[in-house]
Amino acid sequence: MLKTERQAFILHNINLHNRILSSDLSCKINVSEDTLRRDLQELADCGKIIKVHGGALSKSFHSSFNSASVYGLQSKKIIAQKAISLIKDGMFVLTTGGTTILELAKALPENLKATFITGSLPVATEYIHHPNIEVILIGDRLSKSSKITVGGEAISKIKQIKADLCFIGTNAIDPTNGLTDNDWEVVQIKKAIIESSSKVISLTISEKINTIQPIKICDAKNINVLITELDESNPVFNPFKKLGTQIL
Amino acid sequence: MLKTERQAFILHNINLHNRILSSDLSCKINVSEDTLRRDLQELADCGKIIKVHGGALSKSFHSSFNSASVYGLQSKKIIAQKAISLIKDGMFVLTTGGTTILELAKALPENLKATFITGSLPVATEYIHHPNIEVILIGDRLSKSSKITVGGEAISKIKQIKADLCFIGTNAIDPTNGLTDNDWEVVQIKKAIIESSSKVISLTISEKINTIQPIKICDAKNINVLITELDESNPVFNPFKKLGTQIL
DNA sequence: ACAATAATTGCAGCTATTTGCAATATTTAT
DNA sequence: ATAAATATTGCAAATAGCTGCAATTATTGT
Repeated sequence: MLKTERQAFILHNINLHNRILSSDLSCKINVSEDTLRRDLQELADCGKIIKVHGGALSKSFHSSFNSASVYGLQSKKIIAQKAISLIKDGMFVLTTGGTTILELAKALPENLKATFITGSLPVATEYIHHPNIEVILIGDRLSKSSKITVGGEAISKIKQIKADLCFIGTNAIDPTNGLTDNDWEVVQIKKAIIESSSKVISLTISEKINTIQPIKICDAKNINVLITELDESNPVFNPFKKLGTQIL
Repeated sequence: MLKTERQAFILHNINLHNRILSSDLSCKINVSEDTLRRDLQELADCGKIIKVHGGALSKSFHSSFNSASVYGLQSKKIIAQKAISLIKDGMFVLTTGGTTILELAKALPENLKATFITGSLPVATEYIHHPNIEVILIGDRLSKSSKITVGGEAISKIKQIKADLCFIGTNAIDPTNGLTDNDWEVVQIKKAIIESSSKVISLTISEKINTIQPIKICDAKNINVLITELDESNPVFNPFKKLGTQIL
């Protein structure tokens, strides 16, 4: 086998499986591991693959994890656009915190006239920049990890509100376990927000679907609309559709 | 599984749920906790995550934003240092908003353990970065111009507090007209803050001394301490000293 | 075609990295 | 204070990578 065709074969294999182990390769092709390592080195020097200890990875693999500062930013922008379609002028909207909600805040159209209520510091900071949006901040103790206000005061204020919509930034969602999270205080706030809203909308990137966290927020059937970056027809949504949740 | 793949998986998981426990990880991937700790350490060394005892946190939640050019920044830093000398461990401190207060927030020493209460979004955002400071956010309608919460709810919450100190970011101060400002709603908040504090400290760059704005907050004699970037012996302070105000 | 040259390949010995384990220290929670 | 959980450190086994060298194979000029 010629050097060039061998390298083409290697490249093909790496792109197919996103990765290769030096040891696996030497089984498939009948050359010494030294040669393979030299091949991988050359391919890496050309920038066609990423060489790592023990094998090599395809370029797409690495770029997908290295890129944005906020994970899944592109997905979150798609989600934000879908969510915006649900907001009408004059509505009262309750929102939690989190990067997905932050993207929603950034994407709000200039001409939208609505009242947004939140306890999230970064999200409120974003709302400020929108000229026609009225912002109500929920006060109480500030949780440093989640950057939202938490505590009894915050919950009692939320319960005084009856909002048209609420957008819940989701940490984990599963058809049988419902919405779950890992911060007790944040869960209390999310529960209050859900109770105070006529319509509950969960925003999440698809990877968080069918994942579970320790603390329960609500059942899946309490979620009126589930928004992800995927198409509505994706089979992953079937269990949710059975529970009456609308998919966007 | 290759080391690189494993680290990508870990990074992915942290970014997905904003945090991870070393013990949880070792269940998901079949390697020893030692290896995982070393992975987390490496990722932390690259600055991709934040390593903490027991696991790691996503970096996206801790990125601080860089401050734009603020007028009179150097003066405000001097003022902040003077103001810090008044804060003792365990104190309850009420603060308004404004760039001077923001500098104070940035300059707070790491080891200070105190409770800060504010309705200012940028200031609260800054407090979040300090590990030992408890932050209470005053909720209500957000004023877009001043970026603080204003309104009856906010005022009634402030009046429930009895703070040891309050720091007032000052817009205009004059011995005969006292503290004055130009935003009616902000004035109401400042009044409430002053009433709820045992000691009133006014922070201002010297340019604002002997200037007047349309709406009155309080008399000069109600100000216990006046802090500027100037030396205490400066003659401009003489009228204030006569009223019993301490100069720093 | 054929010799000279250059490139490729495998091997052996060596070094470097990775990983798990155990002993010890530190941190956290009670 | 004390116990449990988590970190750190040093160490050894296993694996991977590197270097020089010799044998083999391809390429080139005439």
